[in-house]
Amino acid sequence: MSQENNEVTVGQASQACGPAGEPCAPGQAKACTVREVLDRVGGKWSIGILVAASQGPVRFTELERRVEGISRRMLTLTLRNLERDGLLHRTVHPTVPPRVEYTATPIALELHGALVALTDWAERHRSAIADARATYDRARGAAD
Amino acid sequence: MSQENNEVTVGQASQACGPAGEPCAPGQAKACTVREVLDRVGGKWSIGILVAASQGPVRFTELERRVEGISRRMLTLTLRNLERDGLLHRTVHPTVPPRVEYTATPIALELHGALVALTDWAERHRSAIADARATYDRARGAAD
DNA sequence: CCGTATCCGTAAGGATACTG
DNA sequence: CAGTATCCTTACGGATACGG
Repeated sequence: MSQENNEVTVGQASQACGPAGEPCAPGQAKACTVREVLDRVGGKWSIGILVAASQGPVRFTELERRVEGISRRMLTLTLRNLERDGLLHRTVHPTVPPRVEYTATPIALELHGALVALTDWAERHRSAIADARATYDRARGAAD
Repeated sequence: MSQENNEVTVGQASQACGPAGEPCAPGQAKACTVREVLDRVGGKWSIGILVAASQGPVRFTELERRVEGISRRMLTLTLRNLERDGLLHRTVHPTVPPRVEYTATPIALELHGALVALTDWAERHRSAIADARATYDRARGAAD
């Protein structure tokens, strides 16, 4: 396969922000920047992989087991994107049974740190959100 | 339209986590929780709307202008989901020209706080990531 | 063991037209 | 002004089979 057409590069939905500039409407700059991150690691599996790799080098098959639910295809795809963005480092050991290890880069480790803020938020308001949802759904569902 | 079939509720791709529990593999609990958040506000427009609404009550048309690029359809859809999750409050003023205002709830304001950690991360590593991308693409693009 | 290629379903999102 | 409804395109992601 050539590189002329890469079907699904997993996370490249960004189009409002330039590659390294901020052509966003004033007041939207922050939202725009956050979107950049989400377009990168907002995929279904990126975070799971990042978390696993943040605890030390992991092998392909190990990730397949640890992330659990991920398909080979998505694992490879997400891995490539993470590597491409410099969040993971890929080391190939040319042994008889191939051995590939993925390691989180310092950048990825910092991201992991930033994610705990999100986790914390989710933990705190998890029930409140579920409650709001239930209330909303009941109101709209029963009223008709 | 009844509510029997809601075509696209914008963000409900989560399936690995229970509604309020954590049936995740050990070591993945954190990733799972973060996914919950992203499944909620990971949409293309959620953050932009949230940021705009976090600075005070906004009207529908004003959002349409401020978010810029969003379609009427997606604005409505995202608004509904945000309201459903208790992140926005919708106030209808029964005036002659209808006037609807959206206000960020305290929960949303807290999220906004958590997002700055992400923004900060993105700002710091923006160029490094772009660089990594370019390097990766050149290596794979030229070698073939 | 570590991937790739192909096929296919679903769902997010855009364009456009119409309405209370 | 503040939405809805309908159509359509694309991107995400799953299943499966094959290859170094």
